Amino acid sequence: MLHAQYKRLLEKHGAQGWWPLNGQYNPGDYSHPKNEAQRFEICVGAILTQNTAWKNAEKALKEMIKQKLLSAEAITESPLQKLSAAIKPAGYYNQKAKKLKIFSKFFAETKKPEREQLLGLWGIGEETADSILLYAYKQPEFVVDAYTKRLFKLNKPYAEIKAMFENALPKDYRIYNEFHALIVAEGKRAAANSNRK
DNA sequence: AGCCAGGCTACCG
DNA sequence: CGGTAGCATGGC
Repeated sequence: MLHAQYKRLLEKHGAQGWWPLNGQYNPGDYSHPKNEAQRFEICVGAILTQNTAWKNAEKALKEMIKQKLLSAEAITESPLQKLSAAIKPAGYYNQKAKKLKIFSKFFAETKKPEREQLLGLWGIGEETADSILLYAYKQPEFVVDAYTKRLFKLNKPYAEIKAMFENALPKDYRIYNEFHALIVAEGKRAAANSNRK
């Protein structure tokens, strides 16, 4: 049963304190984002970390802060060149700069996005949409990623896996938040173990 | 010194 | 439709 797995992982790793804001984790505190700036930072992080180690996404975020690019307005006004250069450490920087531009415009004109709206944006797929809804908007949307499929040996379409978790768990964004973060923690540990052998 | 990260799009058959 | 090449850097 998945809820038992959740408890097991929580005991094993402890609360993860997602989503990290400005490099800071807040275990057990599900009150973030506290303002629009934090909300936007989470969305940007979700895009920057696509198929990319969080460490690299974080470097890009830091550079954006340094260059005062971490706001929807700044991104919209920035030349594409400047933006892509700033996020270079996150990889796929040409694509991601474009994605950030498209998303920033959307963010500025949308109070609370629907999932379908997010999916309609170029550069936002299912996982990124759910990450944004869950971590930036506290909506109970379970996030499925590569670790989730690997850990539970699920070779099925995204929607099926998502439904499976959502049906097995209380519809509480805090649990979805923690569970996904724990799955990533466990997945990372598993990868580290198989490397040193 | 490769392999692979908290994916997505475009294109192929 | 399902499958896959391309996108790119940095950590280990």
